[in-house]
Amino acid sequence: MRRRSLSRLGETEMEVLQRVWSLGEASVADVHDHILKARPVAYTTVMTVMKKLARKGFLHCDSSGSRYIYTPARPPAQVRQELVQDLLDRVFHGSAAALVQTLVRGESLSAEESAEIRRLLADMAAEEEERDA
Amino acid sequence: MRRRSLSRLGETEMEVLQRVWSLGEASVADVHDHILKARPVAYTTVMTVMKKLARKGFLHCDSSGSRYIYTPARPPAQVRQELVQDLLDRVFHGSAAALVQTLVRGESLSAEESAEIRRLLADMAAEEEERDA
DNA sequence: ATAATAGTATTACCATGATAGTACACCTCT
DNA sequence: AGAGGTGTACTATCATGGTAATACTATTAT
Repeated sequence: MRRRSLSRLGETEMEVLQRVWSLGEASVADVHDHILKARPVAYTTVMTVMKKLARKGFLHCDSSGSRYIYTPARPPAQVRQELVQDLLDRVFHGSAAALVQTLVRGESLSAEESAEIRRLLADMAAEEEERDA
Repeated sequence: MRRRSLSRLGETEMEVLQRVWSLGEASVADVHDHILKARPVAYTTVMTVMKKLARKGFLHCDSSGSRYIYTPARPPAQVRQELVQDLLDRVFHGSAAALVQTLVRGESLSAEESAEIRRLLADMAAEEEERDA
C-alpha cells in the first residue's frame, strides 16, 4: 500500500483547506460562503470535504457548540513546506535550484516579485554570513 | 466537467514521464526496467500508464516498428513550468516570493544550492538591468 | 408546543489513478 | 510449420477525490 504523498490532496480539498487557514477557524457555512463567491458548490459537498480533511489530520473539528467549528490541525507553513518538498522530489529530482530556475523563467513573475525574491535571498545570504562569522 | 490541472498527474504517471524524459525515448520495457530498480511494478502496469500519458498528450507513441517507442510529446520544461504554476496558484495564491520563501526556509536546502539559487537570481537581475538600460 | 430553519449523517454515483491478469499477435528459431 | 518468447490489447479491481441528494436532528421563532 502506497503512502500517498501530500500532493494527493485534491483541488477542492486544497481550496477548502486554504479557506480555513485564512479564516483561522470556520464552520462549514463559512467555507461554503467563501467558495460560493468563486464557483457554485453544494453545501454538503463542502461538508464532506471538510470531514475528509479532518479524518486525514489536516483539520481539527470541535463539536462542542451548536455547530461544528473546524480549525487547522497542522501549521499551514508545515503543510506548504511538505507540498513544496513533494513537487521538488517528484518533478525536479530534489533540486531546489532547478525549481527556482523554472519559476523565474516563467512569464508569471512580476518585476516586484522577482525583486522581492532577490531581497529574500539576499537576506538569507546575509544571515548565512553572520552565522559563518 | 472539471478541467483537471496538471497536478492531477499521479505519482506513477509522473515517475514514468520522468523516465521517458531522461531517456529521451523509451519502450515500455525500458521504463519498466528503470522503475524496477526502485520498486516492484508489473510490466503491464507501466504499459497502461504510458498509454494513458499518450492519451493525455504527454507522450507520443510511434508504433511503426516492431515495438512501440514513446517520446515526449511536449517539452519537459513546459510541463514543469505548468506544474510549478499549478502549485503556485493552489498553495501560494500565486505568490512566487512566498514559494521561494517556503523553499529556503526548509531544511532541505544545501549551502551549494542556496548559493546556486542566489547566483541564478543575480544573473536574472543583471539581465533585467541590461534591459532597463 | 409546533413549525421552520440550520446543521449533520448517511449514502451514493462518477471519474480517474494504481495495479495487474489474461488473452492474443507477431517474430524467430529449429 | 510449430514452439517459445516478446510485446500489445482488453479488461478488471480497488482507492480516492468531487459532487451531491436525502434524511435526520437540533435550535429557534411564534
